[in-house]
Amino acid sequence: MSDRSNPGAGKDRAFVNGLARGLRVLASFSPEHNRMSLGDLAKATGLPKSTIARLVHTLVETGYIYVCPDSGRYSLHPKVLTLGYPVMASMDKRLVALPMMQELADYSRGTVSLGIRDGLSMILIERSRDRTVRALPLDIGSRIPMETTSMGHAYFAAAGPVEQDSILEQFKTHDPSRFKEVERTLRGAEKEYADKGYCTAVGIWEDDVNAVGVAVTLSNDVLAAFNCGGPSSRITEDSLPDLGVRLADLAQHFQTADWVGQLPPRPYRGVQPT
Amino acid sequence: MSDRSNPGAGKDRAFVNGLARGLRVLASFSPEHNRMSLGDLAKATGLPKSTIARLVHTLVETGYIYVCPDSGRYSLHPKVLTLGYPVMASMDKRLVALPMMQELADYSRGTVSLGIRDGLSMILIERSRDRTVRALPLDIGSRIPMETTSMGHAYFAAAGPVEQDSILEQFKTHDPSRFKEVERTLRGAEKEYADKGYCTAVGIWEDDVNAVGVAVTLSNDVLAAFNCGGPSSRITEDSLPDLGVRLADLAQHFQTADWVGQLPPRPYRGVQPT
DNA sequence: CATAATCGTACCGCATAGCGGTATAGCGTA
DNA sequence: TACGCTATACCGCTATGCGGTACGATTATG
Repeated sequence: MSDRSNPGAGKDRAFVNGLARGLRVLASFSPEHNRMSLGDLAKATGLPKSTIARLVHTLVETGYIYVCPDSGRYSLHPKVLTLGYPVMASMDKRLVALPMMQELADYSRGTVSLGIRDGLSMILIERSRDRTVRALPLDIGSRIPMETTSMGHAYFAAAGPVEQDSILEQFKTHDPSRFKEVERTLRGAEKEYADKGYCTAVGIWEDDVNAVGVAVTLSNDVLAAFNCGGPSSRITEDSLPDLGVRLADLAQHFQTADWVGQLPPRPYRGVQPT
Repeated sequence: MSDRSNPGAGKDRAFVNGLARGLRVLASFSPEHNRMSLGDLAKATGLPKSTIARLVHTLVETGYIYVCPDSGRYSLHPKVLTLGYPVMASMDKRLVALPMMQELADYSRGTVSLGIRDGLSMILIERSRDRTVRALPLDIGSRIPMETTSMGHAYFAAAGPVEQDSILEQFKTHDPSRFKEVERTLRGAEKEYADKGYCTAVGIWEDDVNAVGVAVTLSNDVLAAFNCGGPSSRITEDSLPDLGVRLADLAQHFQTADWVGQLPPRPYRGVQPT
């Protein structure tokens, strides 16, 4: 039968099914399902139980999954974090933005984040939160939708026409029913960005959340976007213009910051897995 | 032949070679080798070129690797960050430590980090740096050795006897020649920790780096350790006792901080990969 | 300008590695 | 006791991943 259980073509001689499926197992963990049994994983991935058993066995052997001592269930091992490390390091310029982000977070009493695009969503790669608030910011690695967030809007607005077209194309194929509305929204965001230099999002992602967004370019020519926002009780709609220009300011300072663009003198003293 | 090219047994019916090899490809990227050709990857992993081509093809299809538009080489896609997100989220209590970490980083004019163990090294899961310094802290997901860092020492000291034995056992099999020395070092660290409540490391990891370390327990009964350190020009040896007690204080405050232990009211609004 | 060393892609026969059905054994619960 | 849930074991089949080797296109080297 050779179903790759993947959207797309049928048979691809060069497609290693076991690898793709194993990655699907890893990706099927989520914050609310971080401890799963083989059955859970089978359900989550749609793969037969025996296949799951084999894949999980392999992932345990390689150390990316471990068995919880108490519950006996399977969980992601922190080792998976090391896979992402080179990505973080390749975008190390974002670290020079951290102090500025923290400053703005304190000033606005909200959260300031930085994210890049993956598909139709934004992935957070850095965040600072106000010191007084107890609420947790979305963590590094989490996804937020592009079409309903100020960060996503700013990103889209700053993207080149070819990327914009590609994004819209993806939206069209992904959710045709909402496409018209999404396109209108994003084009509107583009205009707003051109006019004011930032995008605002008032309760469109979640009812009581207001935010502004501004795009920047990371060192290696990757486009990214900041946002600054929080619950409407702290980030009022009236304050958005002020925060918008401040965030745009931050972005420009970050953009023009002199940056050697290389790792610190101390080289990466990486250690072998074990 | 069926060599898994992995340490360990020969044939394991339930071991999916393709998956393990694909993960090895992902893991072979590093900060200084973040753009690799098929040949580079073949060299790095020791796998034949055609095998690499297949694995990379699969990883590109699944979106974990992309081809750099300019160089045409392969690079990790930020999407790999999302694999680690559930891990971060499961240790969300560390976020309440962030303000305290920042405060101590500012006070000490150094860097404060939090890490957990993987094998014989520590993986950083959070860091704060002093706002004035230009040097970059080690980033989230990076590894530092256990036997030569204050963080590792504190972790070892706070680990239970069974875990300690397991660690030492691993050291013995991994590098027998250094085992005696390492054991002595770690046992000494244990004693120091019992005496003072923190571990110090004066230029043992790198010549001009001083640091102190203290262990804590994260929400889900995972052991972790803070460190606070920096170049000797900023973190003098004389200041270590002061920083040690302050870090121990931080750890205790963090430890006893009331923590609902649940995600914020806003649930994880995860988005599908595409 | 030619040589050499890459690069990535393609082909292809082979054997086996991975597949997925089903069956079993161990817990804890209803 | 019977059930639901674990994970594990077994096993025949063939599709599947394997790794040679070869090719055309680039880029670097002499």
